[in-house]
Parts: sequence; structure tokens; C-alpha cells
Amino acid sequence: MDEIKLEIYDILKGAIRAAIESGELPISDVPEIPFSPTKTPEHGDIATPVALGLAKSAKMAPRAIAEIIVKHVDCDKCPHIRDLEIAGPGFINVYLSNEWLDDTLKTIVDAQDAYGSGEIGIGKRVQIEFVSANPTGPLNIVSGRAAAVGDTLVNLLNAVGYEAIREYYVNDAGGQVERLGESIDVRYRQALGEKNLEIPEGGYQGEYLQEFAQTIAAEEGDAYLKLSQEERVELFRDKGVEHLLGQQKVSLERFRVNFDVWTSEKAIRDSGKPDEIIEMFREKDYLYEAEGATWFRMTDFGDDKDCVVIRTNGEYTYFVPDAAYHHDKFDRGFDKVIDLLGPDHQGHVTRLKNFVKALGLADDWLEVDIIQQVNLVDSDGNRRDMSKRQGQFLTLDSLIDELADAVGERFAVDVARYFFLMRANNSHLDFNLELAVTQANENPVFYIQYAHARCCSIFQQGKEQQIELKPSTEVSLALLTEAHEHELIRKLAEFPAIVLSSAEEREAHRIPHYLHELAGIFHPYYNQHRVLDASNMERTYARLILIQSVQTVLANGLRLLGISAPESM
RNA sequence: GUGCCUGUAGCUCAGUUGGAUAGAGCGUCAGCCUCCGGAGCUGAAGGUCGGGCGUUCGAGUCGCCCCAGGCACGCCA
Repeated sequence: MDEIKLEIYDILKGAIRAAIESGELPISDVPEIPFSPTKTPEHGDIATPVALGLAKSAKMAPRAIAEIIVKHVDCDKCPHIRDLEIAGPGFINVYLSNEWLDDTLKTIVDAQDAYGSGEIGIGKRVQIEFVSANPTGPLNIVSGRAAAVGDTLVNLLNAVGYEAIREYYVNDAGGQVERLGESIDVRYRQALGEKNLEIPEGGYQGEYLQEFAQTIAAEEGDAYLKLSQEERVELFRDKGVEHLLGQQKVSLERFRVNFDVWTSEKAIRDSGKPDEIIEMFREKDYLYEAEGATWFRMTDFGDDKDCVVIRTNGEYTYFVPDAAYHHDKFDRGFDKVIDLLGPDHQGHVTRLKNFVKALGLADDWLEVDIIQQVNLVDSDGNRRDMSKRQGQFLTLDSLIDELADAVGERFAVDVARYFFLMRANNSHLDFNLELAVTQANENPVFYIQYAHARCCSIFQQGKEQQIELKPSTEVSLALLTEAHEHELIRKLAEFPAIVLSSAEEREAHRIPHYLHELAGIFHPYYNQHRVLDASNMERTYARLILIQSVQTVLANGLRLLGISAPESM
């Protein structure tokens, strides 16, 4: 679809130029020519409203302009255009030729796994940081969504040529992991029989810490009671981080998300970079002292208040290591850095961008996208709330466990990923638990996977009848004359443009939607037209090429989403 | 109070740089299996795109003002 647009673009541009030179079109420059695939076959395959846009400057009726443009088009020059027509208020509708349909299928069959990929990002390194949950508990549902989205965005960027990596920032320093150490300490002493202890303010109530502390008590006994409270908290903090981070890694692997780089906040702090950043800020006069703390002039960057970077107790607030971390990303040579943050971090976005600006980096170097919240619901719409620190919250693992009980592990991950990916990042997501486990037509994941399995099944069936796929060059694709076939090929041709736009716009949800639409054209086609037909072998071979193409695109799309493309279900 | 996000069919949501008659799934109702997998297909009903004003050939899309909902506003991360 991209190549054809370029072809048409050149041809129309040439026609408009010719019309200007002949004096028929009283404008000075050739304008931008917008295109859109049409919504209905009645409007051809591709349409452009270019004549409408010229009406004002040319002071002519749009239809008259369109007629002049079309008159100057040399259709013989472009074998991919079958016809041009002027319609409605002055649209120019382009009908594509059978040769174009043939070429599309041949391209897909030749490219196979590579169909849909592009080269726009070649030579550019991109880093996406996502999930980055505190190592103080299991991953929650929103982290699951972020994991699915981030993982898919990396796939998409890599598909269009970028060199993209997945990175996880481990918040293993600061107050929150301190509270973790204290919480484990309490649980540990409780496990050894101590009474009247309470989890400190801001601590973690979860049962998982009780279990963890009990394990320590069972294995090590009261050995740690000999240490001072301070030493013990520090030890438990480190043990806890290691344990919980390990569990997060297990959960992520189970969810088919594999990070390339894990960066430790503690390591950043120990590296001395935060001190350098503070020094630099001080030199640039971004800092001042007040109320015993050191403040950053955030208001100079347009924010409504300044913020503390060094507390009265002398410790950095998290902004400092965070700024240092982003500077480190820059030092590592990324051309573009994307942070996916949770819904509770949106207040942080402008501040983070301001810090990056303060570091002297370009405005568009850092991109921050918010992954909105997820609500788990029943078909009735009843919500199952997730609360972060009440002890009982729904985790990514418990969600997959629940799905796996119904559809098995493999499809549980498939379904969860699909549901997390089907909505735009900034829109709230209602995750319908009942729909997710339905193994029926209403479940969009199965609908798509079933289409793929059906394609495979046709080949299986063909094999039994001694009918094999022929090379596309030996097949008469002109026999694909059904309207359904035309529609299918058109949809297949859109795939590379969908991949490109969803990578560039960071809109992973366009892929699930596209695949669902493709399956929605394939299923009726399958239902109405037989592929394997011994009485018409020439057409059978042609249709096998088409089926092969559908299968390839479905598989390629699902692979980008990290969802399996089953050969049978 | 300030900032960000959202508001499209009964429900959940798509709608690429403004383009022709605003789409899909679920739900509801009515149909289709001697035939490559019925996890499928066909059809019907269902809309003041939250409201108003503006920009222009043309607005769900852009601008401004309201209304409603969500979230964030710590010397936590």
C-alpha cells in the first residue's frame, strides 16, 4: 500500500504540474496530496480529496479541478491503476488493477516473516523503559499492561528498523525499600513469637512478606536477632529486594517479556553520577537553599512549584538519581528514550521532562507515555477492585492463574496480552474476565487465532489430497476475481503501513484491531468460497497463494504482539 | 483549587495527517451444518459523536468556554 501510494502520488503530482503548465489550473505550486484507503468499494481502493483543497486557491469548482487533473493523468504509465473516477464533491477515486493485486500477493509470499517490516528506523537506537515496579511486592495488573505494551512497542520498533531494547529500572534504593526492610523485620520477629509489633507507617502488609519472613525464620532461626535493628533492617531490605525482584522476573518471563537491561537505582547512586548532576545544577544556578533543604528552580521551567532535591537529612530525593539515570541513558548513546509510566506517575511527567531539559538534552529526546489503569470486571460490569497495599490485591500472576484454569497456560498468556493491548495506552481498560476465558466467537483472541488455524487446516487438508502450494510465479492469480478476494488482498496490503504507524505513534493497539478486521474478512470468505476444489485446480492454486498470504500476515501480526499463532486449536 | 487524561450504539471501545452514508465486539432479536474445523457464517434493531460557540468548501477529529467522570498534585518512589 505504501509503494502504490507513492506511485499514485508521483502520477498525480505530474498531472497537476502538467495542468499548471498548460494554464488550465491557475495555481502556482503543486500542493500536498493526501490519500486515504476508501471505506467502501464503491469509492474505489484509494481516494484523494486534493481537488477539494485546491478549490479556494484556484477559485474553481472542485469537480472541475478534478476533471482537469484526471485529464492529464497518463494511465498507461502506471499498470497498477485500472481506472480513475471523479465522485461526490470532487474526490478522485483510484481503482487498482489486477496486476497490483498479484504483486501484493507475490510480495507477501516472497517476504514471509519479513512482510510488514520496514527500514525507517535503521541506524537509530531506542530504549524503552517500562514496568520498573518497586521491588516491594508482586507485579500488579497495571504492570502487566505496561509489560505487554512495552514489549510489543519494542517489537514494532525493531520491525521497522530501529534497534530497540527493553529496560527495567529497579528502585532498590530509597525510602520505599527501607520500609520493606522494616516490614520484613517485623514479620520476622513475629514469626519468632514476638508480640505487639506493628508494620510501620508506609510499610507493606502483604501476606507474601509474612511467608517470606517465616521462611527466613524457619531456615535461619533467631540468628538475626543478635544484630542491631538497623543492621537487621538493612539485611532484610537487601534480601527482600533480591527475593521480590526474582519473583517479578519469573512473572515477566511467564508473561513472555524478557528485558535486555536491568538498571539498579542503588548502582546509579553509588556511581557518583547524582553528585555530578547536583554539581552541574549548582553551577547553572538551578538550585537554592531554603528551610534547611536544597531546592530545584522548577518554576523557571514553567512548573507551578519548585521541588526539593536534597532533604534536610542530607539525602537526595528520588529526582536526583532519576535525572542521573536519564543522563546515563543519554551517555549510552540512545537516539530516543521512551518511558512508559503508570497512571499514578502522571504528575511526574512534566517534572521529569524539565529535569531532562535542565541536563541540556533535546526536548524530544525523552518521550513519556502514560499507561492508564486497568479495571477487572465481570460481564455484568461489576468491578473487582485492586488495592495496592491492603495485603490482598490482584497480581499479574493471580490473573494468569485464573485464566489458565479455564483455558490453559498458553492461551492464558495469549488472552491476557491481547486484552492488555487492545486499547489505546491513554484510555482506561476494562478487562472482562468472563469474556477473556470464553472459547467462543465472542472472544476476539480466539477469533483471530482460529482464522490462522483454519488457514493451516486448509493446507493440511490439501496435503491429504496431494494438493501442494505452487510457486506464485506458476500460478494464475488473475483467477482471484471474487469481491471478497479483492477485499482480502487490499487488507493484506495495508499491513506494513499499520505496523509503521503503530510503531511511530506508539499505538500498539492498532495491531490487534487490524488483525481482528483481517480475520473478519477471512472467515466469511472461507464460509462462502471453497479453496480446495478438485474440479478447478487452477483456481485452487491461486486461492492457496491467497490463503498462504493471510496466514503469513496473521502470524506476523500475532508475533509482534507476543501471542501464539496456533496451527490447530 | 491547579494540572493531565477521558466523554462516540444498552455495555466495552475503534475511528492514521480534518474528507463522502460515524464503525467493531459483546448484549438483544431472527436465520444457516449431506460441503476445506459451527471457536464459523447471514440478517435486523440500536447514534443530538457530553453541551455550546468558533475556524472552513467540509469537524467525532482543530480552537475557546462550560458540564460530567478518572487520576495526580509529599523533604515517598
